[in-house]
Amino acid sequence: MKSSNESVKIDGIDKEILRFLMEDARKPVLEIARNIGISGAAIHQRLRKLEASGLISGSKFIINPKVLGYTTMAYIGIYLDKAMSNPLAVRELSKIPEVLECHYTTGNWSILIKVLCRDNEHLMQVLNKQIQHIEGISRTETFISLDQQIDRQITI
Amino acid sequence: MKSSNESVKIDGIDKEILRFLMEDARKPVLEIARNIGISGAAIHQRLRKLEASGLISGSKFIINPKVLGYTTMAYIGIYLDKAMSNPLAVRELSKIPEVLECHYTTGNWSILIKVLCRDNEHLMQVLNKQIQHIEGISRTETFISLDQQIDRQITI
DNA sequence: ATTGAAATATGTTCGTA
DNA sequence: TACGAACATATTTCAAT
Repeated sequence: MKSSNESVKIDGIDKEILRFLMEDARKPVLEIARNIGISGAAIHQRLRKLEASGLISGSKFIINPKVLGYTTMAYIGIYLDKAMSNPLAVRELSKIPEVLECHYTTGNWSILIKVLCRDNEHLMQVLNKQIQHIEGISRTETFISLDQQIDRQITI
Repeated sequence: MKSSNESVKIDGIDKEILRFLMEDARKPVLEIARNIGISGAAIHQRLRKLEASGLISGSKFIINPKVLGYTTMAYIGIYLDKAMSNPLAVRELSKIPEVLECHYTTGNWSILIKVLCRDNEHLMQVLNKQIQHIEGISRTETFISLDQQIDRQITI
């Protein structure tokens, strides 16, 4: 994989291929080939190159958590005690399956996390019985996402 | 798709299938079949059912933005003027490709967005020349993600 | 719900341009 | 880099259980 200060060069055909697959990872290569007018073998070869460059980091099925009854998403800003080693807190947070993201951040908080819960009561349980119990976590600020309006990847 | 207060029932085999495909959307169904010991046709049928239930909302290739030189991720809390209609602000925000997520939130802000930029200077440009120019946006608070430690989907 | 088999479509490799 | 042909796999459908 390329280092972060050395951008990979991709041309228009690479972009077309990527745009198709970012929309639908299971779109057949041959279908893409017919769409953009080059052979399947050529696309295959380009994909191998793109994978080798590290630009493609994999593919995922996307699950709709609402269908499983998970309807409450929230961001939580976390203040850590000065004495607390951040990696330890992160390790504890990663054991909580409701925690989907965790960022070290500039600004007020040490850490910003995203959590996904079934409902507000479940969120309260996760906060009071799990997150607040982690050593070094003193105070938290919770922002419930009432509605997510935009959710996308980088524009290629 | 099921309504949000009526959870879909999935059994252990569904979970196994989903776990494989959430890891790698292009994993062949037949390979999964060999792994969990049922026929490909059975998995095919279960996947059709899961899609019909709305639990699977699609699949995506995951792009590593760092390889394209996008290394600065930030969350921005946005205060909107009372007079401002939120949907208008969201429509303007969605025109900015650097804005990857947008949530209506409880708490201090009206809106919380996630942006991805090449570097701090690019972030500053997006803030000062695009976001701050949107009508109704009075003040913003920026939290730069120094490092993302957790990034995952719901645990099935 | 699951199976195996048949038909169709796709993935993959390779020699050549 | 791209191509087409050849081969290996996978997807999809279906009758039967």
